[in-house]
Amino acid sequence: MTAGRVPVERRRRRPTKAGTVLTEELIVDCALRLAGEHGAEALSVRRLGAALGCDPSALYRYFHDTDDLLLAVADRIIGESMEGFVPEGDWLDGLRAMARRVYAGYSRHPRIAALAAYRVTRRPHEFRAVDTGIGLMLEGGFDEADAVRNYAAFIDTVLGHAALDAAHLALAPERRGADTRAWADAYQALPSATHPRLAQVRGQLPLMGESSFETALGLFLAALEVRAAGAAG
Amino acid sequence: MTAGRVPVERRRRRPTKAGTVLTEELIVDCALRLAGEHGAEALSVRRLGAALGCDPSALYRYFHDTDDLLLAVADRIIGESMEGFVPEGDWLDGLRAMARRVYAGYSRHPRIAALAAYRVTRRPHEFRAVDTGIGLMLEGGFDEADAVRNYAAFIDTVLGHAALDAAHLALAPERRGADTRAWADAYQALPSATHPRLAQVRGQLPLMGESSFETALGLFLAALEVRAAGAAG
DNA sequence: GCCCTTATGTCAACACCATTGACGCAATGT
DNA sequence: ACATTGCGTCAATGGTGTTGACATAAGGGC
Repeated sequence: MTAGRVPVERRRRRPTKAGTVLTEELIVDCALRLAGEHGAEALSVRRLGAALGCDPSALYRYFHDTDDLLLAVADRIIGESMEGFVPEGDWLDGLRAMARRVYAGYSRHPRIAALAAYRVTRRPHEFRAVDTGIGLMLEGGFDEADAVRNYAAFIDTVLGHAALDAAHLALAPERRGADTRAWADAYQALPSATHPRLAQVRGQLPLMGESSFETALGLFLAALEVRAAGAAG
Repeated sequence: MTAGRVPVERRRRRPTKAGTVLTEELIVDCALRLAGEHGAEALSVRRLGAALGCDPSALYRYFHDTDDLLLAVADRIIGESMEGFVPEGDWLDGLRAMARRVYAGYSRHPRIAALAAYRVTRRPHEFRAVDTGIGLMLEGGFDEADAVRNYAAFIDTVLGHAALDAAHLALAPERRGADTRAWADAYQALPSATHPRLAQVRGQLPLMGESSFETALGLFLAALEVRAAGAAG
């Protein structure tokens, strides 16, 4: 009935045919579990309905459409990642810890992350995380505009790497293997006549198959430290 | 017939019902055009077949499956991006120019980029680009392992931002608007009691809606310059 | 110039998918 | 006890990728 998500307090709770009582929370739980166990392709309205023991169309009483559901799941992941986070040490340590938490959180749910990492959830857990992150930038001594700009660059870098690595993890095993092996196979085979630099570093190419998140994070934060010193001094 | 992509030189060329003669190249062209004109959701085997004037299943004679086709399209984008690229200035200028080219290339095809930016195409244009990029790192004075590691971090950062921004551009207009407005609406409305840092920088929040690519790129390259000086000295 | 082989375009079918409108049960407030 | 209505269910629509069997025409050998 295209009514979409019911905003106000829900009153009538009728158990489904299978006996469970649906909740926005329960649905998000189930979606997360389902996507984790069997691929992201298992995350369809139909399978979700089957797993919950209800008719697929029942979900439309709780979420406007699948995108809406996806955002709810993404916000849950942000919440999990940042739960109990209290920055320790200086602002750089705080940012580093936050980056690792967010990255790890999305890595724990690669199938979802690949779809949702780049979205703005506009939901409570995200609000809290952005508040925390911008707070750390302000601690670093940046003015308000730079704090926001730097936070945007920071979180986009983290999310970009998270999405990249998650997408790789989320590939079907056969495909993931092919992508990883590419660096040891296809790239090894290129002749030095046409690809001299590749041939030169041939022995190191398997490094391309590993995550570059920590390298990129280290570089980013080092640059931020320099810039903060400049802003203060 | 599940034969998949025909590897060797194709001999018999039979025109389709509509008279066109299919080619791997022609199909990639058409896919790129189709995804550009009407959303990425328009990029389906059936629509592609319709646009080419052939039966949808004919495409399976040229590509093993849609993922295979996607990689071919992605490689074409890389080729377009790097076409005629000759690094000018020092290695940092070269990396900056390369980053901007790749970012722009994917931005020109956001619907594809959102799907393909994180894949390894294992195809000629990608080989060439990686060879070029690692060459620039070697010019910077890094040893072979660091050159590969830094190139991985570099290209992943660029691709991550490209995918992030592309995914945003690729959203349905109504959804994109909602995501962008979030920073000016939902985030503005949060009370300073619960979200003090957000309230403090309230005026600057719309900056979050803009791309952070240039900021992140600047920071990344600045850090790389410092590290290169350390490696040399 | 014919025939044989085979590459490749076409057809039909399968098993999925998201979404919607009508329907009706049952839980709730009176 | 009743009326209201939230919400779970059903059925249907129009999309998707992929496959196997089939038919046809192109090209090579003679």
